[in-house]
Amino acid sequence: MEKEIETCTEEAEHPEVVKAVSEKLPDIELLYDVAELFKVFGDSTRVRILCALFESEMCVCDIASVLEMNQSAISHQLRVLKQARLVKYRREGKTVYYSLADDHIQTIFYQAFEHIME
Amino acid sequence: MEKEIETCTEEAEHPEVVKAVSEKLPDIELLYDVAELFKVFGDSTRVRILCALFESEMCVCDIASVLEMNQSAISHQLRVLKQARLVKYRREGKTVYYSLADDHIQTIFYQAFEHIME
DNA sequence: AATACATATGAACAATAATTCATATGATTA
DNA sequence: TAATCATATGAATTATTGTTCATATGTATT
Repeated sequence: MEKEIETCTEEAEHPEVVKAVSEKLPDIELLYDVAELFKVFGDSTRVRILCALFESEMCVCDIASVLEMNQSAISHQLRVLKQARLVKYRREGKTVYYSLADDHIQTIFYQAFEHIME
Repeated sequence: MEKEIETCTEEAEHPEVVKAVSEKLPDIELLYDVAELFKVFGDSTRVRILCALFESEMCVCDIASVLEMNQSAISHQLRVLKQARLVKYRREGKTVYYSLADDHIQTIFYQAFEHIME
């Protein structure tokens, strides 16, 4: 135990590979945003909400009813989905109706379904 | 304040919508798995590892070098990716080379890129 | 204006997870 | 077999996040 252990950490084993990959790797900002988007998809409550909205627009109350969860929990998650611009909403009197913001979402989900099923 | 506040929670506003959506909603197990998959994608370190592997197979040490993170952190995350069957590996002497387990991953990522860019 | 109802939100709590540190494992070479 | 190196892993720490509870907001109705 006379010396600290040096790991390979900062030393690449194949510098040419490291260089090539580093150059091709997308901007770290973009990759961060990608992770953020997937993070939003990475909760089963939100996944269930989005899948419910694949079928039709719904008010908060009905979503809660479908998922058998309380209104507050749904409202909080809708807020997250709203901030990620995955859902949009319209107000009609006391009721607020939510729907999907765009079609990419379904495409991404179907790819995920396929990945899981195979 | 004589009575507890009753929210709409268990009472649907549009029972027919709730019924129709409930019936069409995919199995909760599947949706849970979808969320689990996205959860794995929902971390920027893992996203960066996967994107690096889009370019070529790499050893742990080189991945750490590209991401400028220490070997232990990368190793832990590769474990997560391995468990999710998103990467595979082969051993060659002391070195372990990781690569993508299948092509769905790139497709899902490109959809996500598109969603973000628009 | 007061009440009722759908939805939103702040605070608190519990659970999960990412990174670091120290060390173990497994393979190579002297 | 002892030393070295790449990788793996357990424990500890810190940060993040989902849900609940209580309450606020906004709209409609009486």
